[in-house]
Amino acid sequence: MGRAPCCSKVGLNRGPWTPEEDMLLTKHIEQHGEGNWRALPKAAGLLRCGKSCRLRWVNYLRPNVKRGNISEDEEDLIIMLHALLGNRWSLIAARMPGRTDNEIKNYWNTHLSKKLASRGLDPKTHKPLVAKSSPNSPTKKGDGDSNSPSCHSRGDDPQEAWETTMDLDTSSYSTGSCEESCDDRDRRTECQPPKVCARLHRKRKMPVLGDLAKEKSASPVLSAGKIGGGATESSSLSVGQEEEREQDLQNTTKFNYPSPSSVFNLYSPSPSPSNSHSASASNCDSPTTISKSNTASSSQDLGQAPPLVSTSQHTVDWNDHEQQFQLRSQVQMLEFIDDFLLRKDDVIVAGGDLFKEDCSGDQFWDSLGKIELPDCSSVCQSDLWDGLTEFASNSTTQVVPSSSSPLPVADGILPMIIASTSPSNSSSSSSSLAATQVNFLHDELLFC
DNA sequence: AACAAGGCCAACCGCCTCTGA
DNA sequence: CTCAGAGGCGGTTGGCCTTGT
Repeated sequence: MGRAPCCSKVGLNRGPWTPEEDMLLTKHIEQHGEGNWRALPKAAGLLRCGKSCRLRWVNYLRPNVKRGNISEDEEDLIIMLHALLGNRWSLIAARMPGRTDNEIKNYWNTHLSKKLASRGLDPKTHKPLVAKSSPNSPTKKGDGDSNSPSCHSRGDDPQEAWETTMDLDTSSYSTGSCEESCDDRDRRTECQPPKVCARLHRKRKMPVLGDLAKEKSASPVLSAGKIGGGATESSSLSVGQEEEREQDLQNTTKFNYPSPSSVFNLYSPSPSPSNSHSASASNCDSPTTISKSNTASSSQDLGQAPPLVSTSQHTVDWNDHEQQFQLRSQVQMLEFIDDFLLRKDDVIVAGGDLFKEDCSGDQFWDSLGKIELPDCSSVCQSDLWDGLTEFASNSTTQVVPSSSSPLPVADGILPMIIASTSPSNSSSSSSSLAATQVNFLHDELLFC
């Protein structure tokens, strides 16, 4: 706390960037790449703070940055992702190729929050504005407004966030009841907060997958606390909490997402001429080995999640609660795998026992030989499959569907084997098979 | 035409986590 | 284990632009 600014402000330019500065920065990064922002200004001959350079590059100068003209589909996606993720603009931006967190944040604050308000929804909570007087609404001591569940300060206890979201009344999101689907035990469990394998957090404290999943599953309205906020695990709820949770689970399934097309089409990158593999891969009945395309992944260069695609063949009746629920699961699954791919280092840590090479990041993924995904017959799995396929198309990875998992497939568990075989062209000297099993047990994501 | 008010958005600020020494 | 640096994030600011009077 109270740390000095990243650089002395004395003698540094501030305010809008000039074309000359832009040119210097772009030229320097083109020659030397990103990174070492503190040293960059001096090296590039800029009288700017390193952070300022980074921001200018990330938000404006970086290639492939789309500016303006946010479509209605993108608006829908932002709204949905905001409902899922809260004010985590960077996470939202990571799922919208070409868009920056700053732009999305600005767009939200200037357009979408008003749009939601005009629909009678609280932009922070996505709750109906008139529902405040509901007996179930959070009327904790003092002003409830400033303690809106979705805007608690960063670093709050996730458990508290979870408990807070319990109170949300999302019933008016529903166009109808879905109690039948909620009565289904398996489905209901999907809404429950996940347990997280502690092993994942051996190195990083960030309970990334778990908390994100917990928050996602807790409610369509997410707390806006930072991911790496605090304690990782506590699945022991009091009786009252259990009841509240049960209520929330039911409410959760009533949430209406934007139309599938608007959501999932946007997961895919803009139509690329040579992306035909995704369509074929979506057909799980005809397992196909996806060839390595080995195209440079610009999205990874940008630090974004590999864009996920979905099957355009899926026709989902938006008024069908059953399908809505599946879609919700899809979103969660996609989020899971998305985050899984994003947290490459975590995977290495989690699989440290298995992957013995002292390599990290891209090296690890370069060494991935193939991904096996058994039984991708359901909608959720096939979208998961598509995500993996898309990922594979941007890396030197083969994706091979397999109906014969070497691991037991229990009811409700979708095991995914991420097997690492060192390809011949890898710098890794290891040729041993390293495998990490990722079990999707409802909302539980376990690295075993 | 002039001014005020509000909107928009690039840039800044402060805090956080991660990482390596 | 501690500490400091680096990078990253979300909230906020302030100047420019547009619209209304």
